[in-house]
Amino acid sequence: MRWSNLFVPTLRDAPGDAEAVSHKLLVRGGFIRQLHAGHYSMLPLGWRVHEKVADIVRDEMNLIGGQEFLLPAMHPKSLWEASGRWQTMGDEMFRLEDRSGTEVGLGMTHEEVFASIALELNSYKALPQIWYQIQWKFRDEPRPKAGLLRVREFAMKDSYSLDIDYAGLDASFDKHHDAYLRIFERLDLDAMPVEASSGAMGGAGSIEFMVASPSGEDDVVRCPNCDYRANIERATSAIDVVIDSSGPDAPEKFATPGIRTIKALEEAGAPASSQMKTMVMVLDGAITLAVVRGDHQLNMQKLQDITGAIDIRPATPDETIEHLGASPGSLGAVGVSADITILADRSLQGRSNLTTGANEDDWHWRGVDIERDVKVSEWVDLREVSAGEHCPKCKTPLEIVRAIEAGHIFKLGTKYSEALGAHVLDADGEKQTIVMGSYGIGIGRNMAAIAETHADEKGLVWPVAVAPFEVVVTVMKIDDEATMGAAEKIYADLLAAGIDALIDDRDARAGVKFADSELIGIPFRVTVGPRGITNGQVEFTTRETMETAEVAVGEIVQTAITAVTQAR
RNA sequence: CGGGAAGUGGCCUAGUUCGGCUAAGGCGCCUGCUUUGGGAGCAGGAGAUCGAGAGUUCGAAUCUCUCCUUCCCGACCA
Repeated sequence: MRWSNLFVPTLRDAPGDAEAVSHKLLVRGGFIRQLHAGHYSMLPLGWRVHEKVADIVRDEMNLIGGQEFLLPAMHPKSLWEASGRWQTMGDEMFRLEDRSGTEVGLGMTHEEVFASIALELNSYKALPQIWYQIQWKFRDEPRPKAGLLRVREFAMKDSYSLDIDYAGLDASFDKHHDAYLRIFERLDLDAMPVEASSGAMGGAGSIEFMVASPSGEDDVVRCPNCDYRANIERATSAIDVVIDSSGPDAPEKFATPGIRTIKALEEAGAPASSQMKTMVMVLDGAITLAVVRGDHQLNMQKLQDITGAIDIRPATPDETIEHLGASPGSLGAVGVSADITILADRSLQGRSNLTTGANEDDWHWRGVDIERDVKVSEWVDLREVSAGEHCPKCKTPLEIVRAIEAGHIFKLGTKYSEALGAHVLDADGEKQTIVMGSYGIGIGRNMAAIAETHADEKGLVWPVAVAPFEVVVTVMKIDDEATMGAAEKIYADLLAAGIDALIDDRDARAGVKFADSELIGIPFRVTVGPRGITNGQVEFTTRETMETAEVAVGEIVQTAITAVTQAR
């Protein structure tokens, strides 16, 4: 490709509203342009990177026996009604009507469609299968952000495993796990597999692949000593046992005028770790109390996962007063109506002599023995891990890092195959519901994650495997015949050797060419100028280190080929 | 959806507080000359319904109202 013919609108300044490194650099480098919130145009450079990422994913999927499909992006309402997700997906699904008034939805993922195709499988002999596609997904995200990191329209590789039983699912899941690790290695992403919540997908278990980055949207709990890693939505920790001093035989009500916070109550003499914090939640319309220790934080996702609730929100002040009789700040779970479910965090199990709100403004209880005085419906893990708490495996203090979700794999089970009636006959002639897994990687998001983690003050530093071009031949003086002739020959030889080369034949100043090539992050640069050519020399610069070596014209092609092939 | 910020040539900004000449500057773009190994210099030039609509006023980028859009935090989210 000749730069003089290539559309690369580089910018000296990033748009004012860009914050994330990848967003700024992908826009400045002429890779992407925003059309509107959450929708980006891929410019030629961006599309090259995107497709190189996609090809790596495709390659690894094929290596585990995946078969590539391409399914429609627009789906009939009936299909999503069959799985129940027409209802449960809520506002996140784009929905529209065709001219005849038939309702359709834009696919957010393709479990239903693949399951419907799986109806044509009849025998266990056909299993297992791994089916995948790289297709555009549409999600009406409430808040698109950070350039390509969170968008409403994006290409995703989604694959689905079809097995006769759960042992088969485990094997397919492990294949994907390994394939994903290889993909991230080839993308030069340091992705941590972590235990994750399965959210709206349902299913028996899931693993997220997380890339640490300040632009990420998830928190990952990580042990610096052992291999423990978990999404904060799933993470647990070991905490010090609190020994309670003996309390009274029955709770005592005491006046706490004006005290509305844990902190204020602590100043009044009740340590936060000896308080019960009562959160009034509404789960699918039902009032539920979530009780955690005063110094702990409730994790809503844990609550949702445990209860399986679809709609979950804090109660409004009016609802709180209606059901508990007091305002937030004086709430407690002692003596509440028996029809209210009380979920308590396990860290409170066995605790006594606790302080909590009395459901009467300005009054609290002390001396509460939780097992004696509170009708706990279920002991569960509700609390959010904090940094510095101890690793559940090795007791080392934990750290929490922001991370980008680069991939997510699920053991789905039979939710979709059951709903759509996808089953096969086993060796005994018995009907078996197909056991499914689903596995996703967002292509554009991975591209952004790479940009996020491969940049310096000059711009992007793409890994060779996904760089828009592998080598740029920078011509210092295009009207110097010897220089241009030598550059053209090097360029042609590189192309002939299968190197993805670009020749910067623009009539521009050296500084502009250098700055542009560094901004767009081409891994290697061959600089050809009259100064060196008269001595038979060119320069070879490695973007990552910015080290430059003088190389004889006769050797430069081999030098570049070696560098590229080693890094691929 | 709650909170905050912002919309001025392709990009970055000034101007808005306290209304007043033809809306200013930098980058980029076009032409010419010079320059030619790190985003050049000089000269000339094109390019803006100041997010949209309504209103107040002799006069609106500036004040008022409504709407739209975008960004950030939270909620939400495979």
